[in-house]
Amino acid sequence: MTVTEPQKPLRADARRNRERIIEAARKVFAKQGTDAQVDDIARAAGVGVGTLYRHFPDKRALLGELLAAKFRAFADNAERALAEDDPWESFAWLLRTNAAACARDVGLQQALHRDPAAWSVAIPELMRLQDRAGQLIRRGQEAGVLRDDLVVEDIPMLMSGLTATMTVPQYDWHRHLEIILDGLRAR
Amino acid sequence: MTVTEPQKPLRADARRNRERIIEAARKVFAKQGTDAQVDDIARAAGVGVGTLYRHFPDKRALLGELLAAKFRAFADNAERALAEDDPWESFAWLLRTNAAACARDVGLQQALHRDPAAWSVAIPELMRLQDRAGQLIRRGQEAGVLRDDLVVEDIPMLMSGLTATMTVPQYDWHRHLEIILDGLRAR
Amino acid sequence: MTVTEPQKPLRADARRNRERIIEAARKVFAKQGTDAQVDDIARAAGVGVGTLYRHFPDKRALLGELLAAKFRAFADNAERALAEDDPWESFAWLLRTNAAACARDVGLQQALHRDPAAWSVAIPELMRLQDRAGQLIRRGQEAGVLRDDLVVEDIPMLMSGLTATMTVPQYDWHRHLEIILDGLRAR
Amino acid sequence: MTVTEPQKPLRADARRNRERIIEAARKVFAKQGTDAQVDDIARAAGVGVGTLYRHFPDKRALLGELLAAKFRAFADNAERALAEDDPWESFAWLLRTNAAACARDVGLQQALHRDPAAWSVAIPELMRLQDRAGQLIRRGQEAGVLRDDLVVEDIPMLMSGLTATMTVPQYDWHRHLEIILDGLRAR
DNA sequence: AATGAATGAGGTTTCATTCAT
DNA sequence: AATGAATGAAACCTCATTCAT
Repeated sequence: MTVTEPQKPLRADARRNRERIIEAARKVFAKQGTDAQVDDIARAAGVGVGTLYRHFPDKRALLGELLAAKFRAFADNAERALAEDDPWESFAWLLRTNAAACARDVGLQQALHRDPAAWSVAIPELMRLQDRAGQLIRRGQEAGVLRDDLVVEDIPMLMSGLTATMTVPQYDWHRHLEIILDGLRAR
Repeated sequence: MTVTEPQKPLRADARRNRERIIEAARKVFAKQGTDAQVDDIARAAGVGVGTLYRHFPDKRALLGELLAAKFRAFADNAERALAEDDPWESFAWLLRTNAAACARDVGLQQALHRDPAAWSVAIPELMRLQDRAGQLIRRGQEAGVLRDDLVVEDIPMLMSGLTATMTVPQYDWHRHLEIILDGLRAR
Repeated sequence: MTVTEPQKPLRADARRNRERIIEAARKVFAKQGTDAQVDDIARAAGVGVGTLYRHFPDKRALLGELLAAKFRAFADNAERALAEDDPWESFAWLLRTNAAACARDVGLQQALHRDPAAWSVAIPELMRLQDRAGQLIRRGQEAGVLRDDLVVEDIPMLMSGLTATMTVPQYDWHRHLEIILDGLRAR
Repeated sequence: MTVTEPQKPLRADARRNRERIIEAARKVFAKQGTDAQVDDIARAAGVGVGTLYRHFPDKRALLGELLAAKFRAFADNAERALAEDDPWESFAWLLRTNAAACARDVGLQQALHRDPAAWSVAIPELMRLQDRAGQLIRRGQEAGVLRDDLVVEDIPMLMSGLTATMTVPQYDWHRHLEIILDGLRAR
């Protein structure tokens, strides 16, 4: 359970507003980066700013919620990867899939670099992701397809680095990812 | 010669102020990112804001000067690398050296992602860097030590990605770099 | 309906604030001229600067609103004058009445000379005024009480000139106006 | 003797600098109005700001010097008018001539309205002008060509008003002046 | 005497957050 | 619970004036 998760189930309309705000935030942050204005998000969601602030104590918390959702999806993907048999392909699939997800809302990704405090809300999901990724790595290393010195902390770094360049126009980030994957393979 | 390079040699005191402003900007941007305030930089440099604005037409121009200086150094390093004989070691040395330089003022690096317009001032140096790096890559590929599909555009992406994670505490970015280097080696 | 006229009726408190801002602006501009500061106007209105900027996109727009209101009143007066019978008296009454209105907020008048761009908002009202004034002039000429070569463009010039001297202390601008009126009479 | 008039005769080069500054100020104020920057004037004069400030204690003083020069010329014209015989024509000639002079540097004229304090430097010349104009008026009234109630204070007001409209594009201020002259004639 | 670099108060505008309706 | 008007602390930049060279 995250910090912003409400204790009681929300009224139906409140719940719907919450969803609309999150969706609007995703779009607006994706397009304008973290500098996007709260008013713009509220307008995109079709609610007043006051309503937004009723659901999220401040801008950062909203950002945190988005991050949490993202890591939730990443962790889900990692569990799906674990269910696959091929140690290398499952690992590579996870990185490719999560990278593609990042590419869909790059603006959000920038927030990670700018405002590390926003991470805090996403910690539980992040830990689940780390755990599953750790299992994938160990499996790959035991199968001799992943380099021995790879540690789980490397993954978010490599992925952060990758997404950081996704905003650069006319560069195909898939190239970047494949180089990284080659770097991760056992020699 | 870059755009902001002054036509006439500056008076001794003006030249010194200019240096102090640049140095202060480096420090302040490094600590606070691009959002750092002009007033803070001026104070750190021990000059009035007006003096800062006499030397640089606006905030972005100051940022641009810093970038230009950085790329000037990078390009110089690339030329030094070309003077070495070993095709792989010279290439790896360049990446390691420039990465270490980035680590020294990470905040500035963030500016690259945030305000692409600031790049414009650094374009001449950037082109020199690209040219020298291209030569290094070709030499490495002909010697069979660098992967064949590597193109010069990959380098800034990989380096940007690397520096993007340098701000993360308790992570040793050298690990990230070595994985990338392994990914760049010919199989 | 002018450009700055809001589409939806404002909330009661917002409407009142808007009025207070306009009133304060009139006073402050009158006292200090166009150089008056936005902060001062906001303070005089008893609102924060932000509120002022919510109602008017920038300083010039506020000025424009004041001009529009002024010309609206002038045009209204012109219509009242047309409803009178005496060709000369109605004409003279319009000039005297509008001049007296100008005397009440002279500072605003200075703005006309300084920032011609502010006029743009007032154009619709200005056109209405010109039209009615034109009718008055024609009527006066046909009755043989107004000089034949008078054209409608002369009026704003004469009036601008008149108001320009209203700020001079210890000079009674009525003298100036009566000389002008004598100059406009048919010989 | 005016305030800014130097006690000792200046060195030749200093005298020349002073002239160049005044000339440059006239041009720059004429083009940009009173908001013109001191730096611009200094640059136009081909001297440093410091030099400008050596000759004039502040911006207003420079403006004052320009005004004084203008009124000096006006007063000279008034004396020339007194030397003529025709009471009406000499009077009208003075107004037309001074108006034409104003039209040549309208920007300066705006200063009159904006910064009345600048007048102070010009007071001696202004008094001479008033005196000569007063004689012209009396002569005209005795000859029965000027309206009886005209007083000398009316003249600067009418002229100020006239020049205030000279900046309006596409309006021929001669119309304005002729209306005024007709208003001044005895009936 | 001349220069022009330095100064910094002050001006306009933005935007996260609060609060009356 | 929802709205959006109000707030005001900054942020950037300008320019009259001073002062070291």
